[in-house]
Amino acid sequence: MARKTKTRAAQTRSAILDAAEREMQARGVSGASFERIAQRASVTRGAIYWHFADKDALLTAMVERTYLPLRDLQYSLRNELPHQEAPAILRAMLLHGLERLASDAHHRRVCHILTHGYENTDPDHPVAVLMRNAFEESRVVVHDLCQQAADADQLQPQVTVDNACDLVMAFMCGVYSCSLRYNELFTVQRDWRPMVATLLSGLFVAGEE
Amino acid sequence: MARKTKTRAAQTRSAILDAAEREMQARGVSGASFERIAQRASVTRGAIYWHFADKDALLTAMVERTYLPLRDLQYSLRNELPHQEAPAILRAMLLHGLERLASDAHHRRVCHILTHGYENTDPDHPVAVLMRNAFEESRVVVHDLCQQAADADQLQPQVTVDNACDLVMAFMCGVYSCSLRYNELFTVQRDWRPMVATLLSGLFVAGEE
DNA sequence: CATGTTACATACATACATGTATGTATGCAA
DNA sequence: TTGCATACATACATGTATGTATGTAACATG
Repeated sequence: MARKTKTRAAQTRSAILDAAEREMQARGVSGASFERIAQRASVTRGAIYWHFADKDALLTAMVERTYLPLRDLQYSLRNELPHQEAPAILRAMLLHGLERLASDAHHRRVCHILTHGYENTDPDHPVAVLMRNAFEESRVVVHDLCQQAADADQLQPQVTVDNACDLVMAFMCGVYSCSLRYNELFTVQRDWRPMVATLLSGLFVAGEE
Repeated sequence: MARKTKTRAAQTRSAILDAAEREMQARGVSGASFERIAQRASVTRGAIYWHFADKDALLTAMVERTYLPLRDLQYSLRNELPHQEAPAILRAMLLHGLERLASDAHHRRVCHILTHGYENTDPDHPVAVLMRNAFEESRVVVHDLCQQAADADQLQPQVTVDNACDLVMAFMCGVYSCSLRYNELFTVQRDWRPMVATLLSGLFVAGEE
């Protein structure tokens, strides 16, 4: 074979990313060899090295492919619901995140790899930096919303902004962790509204639902 | 060198486990080689292969060394507080788990390895089975307590036993995940009582604290 | 005190995964 | 149509982890 057109090359790149997703989900990041990824994508290792410098670059591209859309949505959601009160916005954000995890197979696969198939050892690793930034940014958004609720006297008594924020973060991280690992015991394909309502009822005074 | 006494051999075994803990925390399970573990323990790879068949056996021994005490405590806690009401027992259990994670460095290291330094790919892997059993057993305990609360009419309206149980499980898993990964952003060394109280106030009607 | 077993150390054989160097056929531009 | 850059495939060189086989010195036992 030889050179294909640019669109064809993009297809190859995409096929490699798809194959890497499945292979890394099956064997973990360190266990997924370029050889098997190449076989899955029906190319050779040469093709992978042409598109990606090494495994780190491949992983980074994988994460960015599914992750960037999420960031957009975080902000657009705040812009689309500007007149809602903070608790309602927070509720919509949580439900949207859970809904995406339940319905977007690509996103679920990448999240599964990052949470249970990736040995996060070096905090300066590009992928670790991506994940940390995502966590920090989400935390800032949640914290802002909790602060807005506090300013509007919508927090339950005894509840601080920091505690409300951390409780929400822990809940979301926990749902990701549990459902991605034990989806039969802790399925993500469910109606999350009751549980989110219960969680938020411990935090905010205004009525939900 | 040569053969030491039995107690001396036990010391060697323990030193290997300690070294493996630190090496795996630093480089991940798959990145930790027997060579570096041996160097850290001031022995050779031969010593490791004498005590453990392979890396799986080493990891399993590491997990069992810190994990078995936890199981004991789950049950002893229920026996020591038999006259308390279910929400109070649940509260004590959560706080005890969080306190242990904050104060027991060995336990924290092993949990860190399992949650962020271990590629959990094969569900039949002995370590994966250990983790799954721990999750299921914890879930059963939490579920029972929620059921007891429901039988005593202590659940908030609209809250089901299953949702209460899963919310608690997600919270705990989330705290483990967040604090083990980002302890500066989400520290585990804090007074957890307010946050646990907030969480449980969304679930149960009786007064806490 | 002679011997078998224990608790390791040493040496080697094997298997992969990685990275790179090189080959090559095709699309495209001049 | 030539020529160059692209998009791969192929081949090789290297490093590194694993497992096993063997050596060996001390301990325990009779």
